Amino acid sequence: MSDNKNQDPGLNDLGYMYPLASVLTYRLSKLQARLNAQAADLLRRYGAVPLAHWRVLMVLNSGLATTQKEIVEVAAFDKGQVSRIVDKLIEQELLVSDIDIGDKRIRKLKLTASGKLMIARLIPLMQQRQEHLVGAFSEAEKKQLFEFLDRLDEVSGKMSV
Amino acid sequence: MSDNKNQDPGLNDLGYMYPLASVLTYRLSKLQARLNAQAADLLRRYGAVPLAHWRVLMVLNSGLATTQKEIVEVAAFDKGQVSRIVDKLIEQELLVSDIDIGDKRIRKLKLTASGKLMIARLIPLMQQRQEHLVGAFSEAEKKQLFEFLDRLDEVSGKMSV
DNA sequence: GCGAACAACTTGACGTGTCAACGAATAATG
DNA sequence: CATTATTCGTTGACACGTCAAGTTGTTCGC
Repeated sequence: MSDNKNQDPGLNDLGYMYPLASVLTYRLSKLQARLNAQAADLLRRYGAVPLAHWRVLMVLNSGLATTQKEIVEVAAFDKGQVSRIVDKLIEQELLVSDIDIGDKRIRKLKLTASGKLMIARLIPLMQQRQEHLVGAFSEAEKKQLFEFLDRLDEVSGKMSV
Repeated sequence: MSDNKNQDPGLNDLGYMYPLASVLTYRLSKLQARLNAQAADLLRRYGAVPLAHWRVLMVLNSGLATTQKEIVEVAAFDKGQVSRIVDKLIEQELLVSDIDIGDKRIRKLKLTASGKLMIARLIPLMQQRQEHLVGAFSEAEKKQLFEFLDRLDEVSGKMSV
């Protein structure tokens, strides 16, 4: 690689452009990948579960959900994925399920003692990580960042095209 | 360990918290999912290729890469994934490859006429989309947003934990 | 009741992404 | 040169994510 004639426009998701890195969707995609890898790495090194499994456990541990439907609603996960993840968590005995008394379609989910233990061990680490991440921002900047994300959420819906 | 000290704050990737939506990694994850879905939808509706395939085509079309190695470097994709995607693009005749004269390990990649045509048809749409996305921000805000992303990139590396 | 509509969950198919082991070819070293 | 190290690419294995069709159970209207 010789030189840079910076006349060489990069391309992106949407047309001609300058450096690939300046395209928003590309940037977000890479950032996301790095953040997931960081979290997954932490979970792996401490002998825990895959990231998606961890997320399901967190939602259950929060008390915001006790059924698959609620997990899907609260966390906006795919119901198929949740179904499969719950199965595996039950196999690993991190979770138990009972058929609901009033409605036999519903599985009431509960963390087992060993599930709670594993979570308790990992939470401090994950907390540290979150602080590490948002530590790069002042309160005002954090507010601004989340406001930007809100705005992107709005324009990330269906396009009229 | 049975008793949970806190009643029921939400939880996240890293500890106790309020609404799930306030956790940065969670927010980014959802946003990313929506943006990918939006792009994939656009590509699907206009009869084109899966998103990851499109990204590879864009890199080739940009002239920033003519081999798999270069695609991997320029776009930070996984080389295994690139290998498989290139195979499929060749099957669909959007791409052709020749073994390099000086180095028989290298496949020189080139868009076919129909590959170029497909790209030409879609680029205006994708451009429109990018404008739709960044249109939500003023120049100053855009700058600020990208600066925030840079900062997150920095803290998304290995943690000392 | 009974049948149609609906709801909770399951399953299959496919695409995306990462990691590690591998083969073939080339480059570097003694 | 011949051995060793590296590099480009392939492949297998697995996790993640989405979509749609299918099962079983519940509810609603008649």
